[in-house]
Amino acid sequence: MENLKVTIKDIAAVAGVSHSTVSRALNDSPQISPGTKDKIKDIARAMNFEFNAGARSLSGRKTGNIAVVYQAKYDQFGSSLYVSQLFIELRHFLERMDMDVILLEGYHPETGASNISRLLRQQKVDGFLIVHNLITKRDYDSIQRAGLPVVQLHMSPVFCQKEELDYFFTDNFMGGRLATEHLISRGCRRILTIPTNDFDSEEFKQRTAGYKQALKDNGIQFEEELVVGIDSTYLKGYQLFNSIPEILANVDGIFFQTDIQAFGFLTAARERGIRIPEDLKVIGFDDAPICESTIPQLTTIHQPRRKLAELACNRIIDLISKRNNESRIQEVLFPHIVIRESS
Amino acid sequence: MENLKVTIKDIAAVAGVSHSTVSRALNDSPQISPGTKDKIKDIARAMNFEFNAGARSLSGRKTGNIAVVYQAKYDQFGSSLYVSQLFIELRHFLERMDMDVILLEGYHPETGASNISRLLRQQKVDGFLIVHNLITKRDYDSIQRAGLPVVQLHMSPVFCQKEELDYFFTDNFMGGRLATEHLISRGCRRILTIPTNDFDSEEFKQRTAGYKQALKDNGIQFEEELVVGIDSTYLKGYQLFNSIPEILANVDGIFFQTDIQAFGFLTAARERGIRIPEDLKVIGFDDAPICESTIPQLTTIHQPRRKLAELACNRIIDLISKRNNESRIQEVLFPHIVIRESS
DNA sequence: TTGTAAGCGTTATCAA
DNA sequence: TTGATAACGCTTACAA
Repeated sequence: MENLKVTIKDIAAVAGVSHSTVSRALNDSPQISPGTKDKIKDIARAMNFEFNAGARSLSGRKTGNIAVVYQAKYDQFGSSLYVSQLFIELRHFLERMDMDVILLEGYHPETGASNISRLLRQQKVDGFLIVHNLITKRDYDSIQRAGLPVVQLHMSPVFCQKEELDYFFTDNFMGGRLATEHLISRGCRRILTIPTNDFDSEEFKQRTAGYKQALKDNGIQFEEELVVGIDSTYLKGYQLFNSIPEILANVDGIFFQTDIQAFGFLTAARERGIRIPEDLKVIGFDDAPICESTIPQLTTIHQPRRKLAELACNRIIDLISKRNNESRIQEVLFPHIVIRESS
Repeated sequence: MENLKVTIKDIAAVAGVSHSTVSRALNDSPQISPGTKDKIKDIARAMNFEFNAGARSLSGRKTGNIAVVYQAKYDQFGSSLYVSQLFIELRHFLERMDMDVILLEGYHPETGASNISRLLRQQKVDGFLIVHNLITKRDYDSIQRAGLPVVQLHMSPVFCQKEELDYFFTDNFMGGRLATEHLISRGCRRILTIPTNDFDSEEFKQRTAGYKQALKDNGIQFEEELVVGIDSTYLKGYQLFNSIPEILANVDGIFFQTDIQAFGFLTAARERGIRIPEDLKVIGFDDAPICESTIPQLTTIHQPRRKLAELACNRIIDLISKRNNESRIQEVLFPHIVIRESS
């Protein structure tokens, strides 16, 4: 059984070279001859060698850790659906790049202390992947002063010009527009949209803006009363018939801005004998796994979470390696519609 | 604006002492006089000092990281409900103890390479919190040989005698028994139980065993056909009327072994005009947040996830500090029933 | 192409 | 009670 705690010195001893040669070989330095390099790599593999993370980070190299900073409020059921899917994808790609994920909240829930600042001082991570819209300007500045890369994901920062960051978002405006266009193309003329109350973040405003644009493009008058925010939960969706019966009575399409709301609503509709999509057409947003479980299956806007995660991970790895870091890379990905049965 | 990268030497310079005095003071060594200790701590606070994690781990052996090892299959919607709640609690407690969480799968999904073995070699963590039942004996051994603590949480290990580990589980047998007793006390005599097909782990067998015990205690004959495994999803619960109509017709109570199955079932029942709890009583398991969203609200068995997380975190911190580590601590917590409307 | 040696920030050992 | 100093495992000038 091979030893734990193999060091480059152990390898050096076996290979009959100095430990710096081993270091260079394993780091693929061009200075080392192919012959010795291969020999050393073979020995390292055979001895099941891994670099000591602490030593590596001390001597000015890399920690092999990425901080994924999130907001605790996304831990709720319902809202968590999309974000937790995104995290799965992030880990998937980072693992392939031999990076570990330190997953944490931006700020201590009680003291408010910044975890970003702490990690920076502790020098525990090589970069920050931020899925949080309320990071302070001060923290963004600290990261930059420390020379570490940041990639903003999923949501726009509130306290920082997004132009200053590398970011990857879904085009929520297009998503809202797409959803609404789809309903219109299915013959809807009075379309209700349901943003969320519990998250006041930019993305829902964008979706609503896209909704308005689609109406306008199709010569449909926008009506303020057809925008009704509810919490992003199954139950609120289910109770919609109770909370706004008059509005629902005069509507032929609903664009729910999260799938879970639509899920609750579809159930209530079925119980009331309202036929979906015949009597009323419904579309959601996110393409969470539950969409296929609803009855009828929910038409929705797919957020390109895998692609987003892939881009963000590739980008942060590039930035860590100082590749193409002269300018920011900012992408806003088009979502696409997934047509199922509810429309 | 205070500097990032403050070292103990910087503090030493300001305080007019040696860096080793600073190290001792900040580590609360009893050798340092209260006066200098306070002075040094004040300076450290003022300079916003944090220990360099790499250096610390190189020198002593504290990384300030705990690995939380999980199984990707728990990332699915439905099954994730309970486990992701548990992770939230774990982070909650570990954060309070100034520990960061490295969250990762036990094994590389493609290569099968062990992340545990890698972390051990890299010396990246101070301990392992394992929420995974298929960790190899070899990996448990490696952890032990490395002298690091392991705490097993939520599920029994398959490849390791659980007696060898510190663990904290829910008493699934009692849970199954409690659930069944409750239905019996409500007058049910023909009780169906629904374990899961998609997770073959021990916990469901235990719940079923508890179910049997309760029947026996109450003089009710166990019938094989009243144990019907389905996947742990909303849809499978919903479709139960289609898949086993004859069985359902002759049953007066159902014990679903996950809440999400019950959720789907309740919806289907409502649509069929079956009154819950009048015609049929239903109980779930887990006490996931959705339980309050179901109609009627779901009676369920509450798994003490917060308590479990707290015990596990306290225990691993103790073990890291070499406190009370002569013997294993193993607790199996009683779940309790949460009676809502479905029974 | 490879080796020697300094240095990263901390803890721990030994002296004082 | 405190200070020098070595050591942890690695990277990286600088030398050879």
